[in-house]
Amino acid sequence: MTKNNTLQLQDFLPYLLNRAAEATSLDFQKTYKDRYGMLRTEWRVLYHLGRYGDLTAKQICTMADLHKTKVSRAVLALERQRFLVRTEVPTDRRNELLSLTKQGVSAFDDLQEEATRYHNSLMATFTADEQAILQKCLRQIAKFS
Amino acid sequence: MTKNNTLQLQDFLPYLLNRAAEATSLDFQKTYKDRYGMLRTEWRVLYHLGRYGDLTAKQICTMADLHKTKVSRAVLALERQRFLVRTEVPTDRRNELLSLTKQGVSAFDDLQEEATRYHNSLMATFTADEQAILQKCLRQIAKFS
DNA sequence: CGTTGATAGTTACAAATGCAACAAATATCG
DNA sequence: CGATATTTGTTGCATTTGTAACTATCAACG
Repeated sequence: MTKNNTLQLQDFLPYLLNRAAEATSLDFQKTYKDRYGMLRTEWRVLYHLGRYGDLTAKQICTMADLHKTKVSRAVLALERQRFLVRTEVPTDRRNELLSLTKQGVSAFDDLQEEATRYHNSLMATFTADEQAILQKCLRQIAKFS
Repeated sequence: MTKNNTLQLQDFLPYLLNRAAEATSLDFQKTYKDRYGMLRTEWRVLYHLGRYGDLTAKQICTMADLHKTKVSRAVLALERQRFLVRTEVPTDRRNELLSLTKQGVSAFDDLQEEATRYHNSLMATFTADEQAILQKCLRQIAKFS
């Protein structure tokens, strides 16, 4: 029987997080999708290469916590669209070093600027205290740091 | 060129939210998946019926912000597993009223209890102030109320 | 009534994902 | 060296999702 003192779905943290994540993802997705035809994983891979320089697929997997098949397919897509190139690592030919092309860097710069703008616009609706607490809580839940 | 005062991905709100949402979803997913073989959408639909009583698919779409095809398929799956039944509404035969079976209610009770437990265990790591702010911020971002 | 339009729900097809098997290169250790 | 195990990355297949088209019922209005 349904009790009355039950958890409201709107308070249930996984649900709240999912809805909030979906809402922001859909907003920002428009930017990379419309401008560059990218999917979310592709944008994440592009981001890592733009932010941290040349990486192997494996490194991106670890840093972004993405499965290797997802990364593999994202890299293929980005390569086809000329956003990155691969170069063999002579000392270990299992790895391929991934580097952004000029076009990739330019897309990264553009998207990052947009991301910052969007992030700031979301954050602007909160006080400084709220911002700090929100970030702290989310990082903890996401098991960062 | 990559600037230095750039946004850290770990601070980027959509990314943080996604990672946090994924982490909690994966945790809780185990419960409804292992115990009842449910998918996330099925759990959401079950939840709405358990929490709010009999509803039509359309009502669930609106309340849960789910697309009608997702709901349609979740209802089919829940019906096959005998968690709910449909009854035609005589005054408008386009709608079908969905009601949980005894088995559905029992799954709901069980899962809700587990959800509450999980929610509380997550929240327990935060102070009361942090909890309140976290919820407030997430609701706002999720465009709730 | 009867035509047109809206609504509830399903289905079909394409795209995206997850998982397991696979190939190729390297590491280990007798 | 040579057999076995590990690591990197890709591919194939089944599942899940999104979009659009479809069916069936009802509403509106002449």
